Amino acid sequence: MVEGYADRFDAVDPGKVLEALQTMRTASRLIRDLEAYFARHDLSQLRFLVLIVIDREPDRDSLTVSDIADRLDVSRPVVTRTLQCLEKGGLIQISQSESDARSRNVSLSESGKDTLESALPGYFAILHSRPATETDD
Amino acid sequence: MVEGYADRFDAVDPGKVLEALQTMRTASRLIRDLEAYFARHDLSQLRFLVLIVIDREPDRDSLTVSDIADRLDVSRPVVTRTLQCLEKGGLIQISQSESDARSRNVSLSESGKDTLESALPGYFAILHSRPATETDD
DNA sequence: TGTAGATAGTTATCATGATAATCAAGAGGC
DNA sequence: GCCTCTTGATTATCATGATAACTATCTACA
Repeated sequence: MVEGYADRFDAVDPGKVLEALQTMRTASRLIRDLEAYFARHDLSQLRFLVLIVIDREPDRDSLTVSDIADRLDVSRPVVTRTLQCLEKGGLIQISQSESDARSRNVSLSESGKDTLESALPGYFAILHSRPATETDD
Repeated sequence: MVEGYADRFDAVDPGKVLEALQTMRTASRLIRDLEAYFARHDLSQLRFLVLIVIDREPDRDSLTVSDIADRLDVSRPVVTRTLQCLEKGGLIQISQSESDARSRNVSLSESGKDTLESALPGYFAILHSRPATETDD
């Protein structure tokens, strides 16, 4: 289908266009698979990634809301909402910063660490099984 | 960061995991660029793709709601909502099928064809400029 | 010291994907 | 012909991303 259009635009290389479309399709399937996997663990991709970045932070066992937003490249409101969900589920603990009354420290609870550990192997398995060059279903 | 975890799981090849993560990141940036581009044309990616699949359909100049949903692999309710938006904007025309009273035929208006033509070159340019192997910002 | 501006976080709202439930109409078996 | 099952489409609702606007607090500097 691409070629029908591409013929009309000199600068278009159908191969590159198809490659880009393929990338989007592969990624979309990866994301769908991951969301389905996380749903079975009472998680979502973002909730899982929040647990990861806190767990992986060197030298500290907590991060602020802004830290998390920066590391995951999502907006702060989304982080706020996600943290509310994780806190309700008992996976994280939130405490006031002592040095800055505006700031909050987010750390993993034992339950959060357990949940992360149990979800990790499957997460890697899914990433592992879907190379970028896959030619789709 | 991946390696710190990958060390603990025998079956994990960090290279493949990073490749998958890279695919998702590249795709996510492509999608962001495309949405920004379409927003400047008073479109969204899905609205644009709806125009494309109608335009590219061989032998017919209209598609049903289900046809569009199948070709674009999105749910029917999303197509319904998107068509309502496109119809309000005058880019498509919707008529009742003569053979099946449940079914509706969606075709492009002149304005829809013009909009599609004007958005196509930039669309290909963006796909063209983002190979799947890009190493990100 | 007190006021302006920057920063941390939240709330409100919107866009866009999904699924479940519903409605209307076609299709088949009896 | 009529009841049931399927199918096309829509509505209602939810999840998850975004931005804009707001509150509270901190920082700088006159």
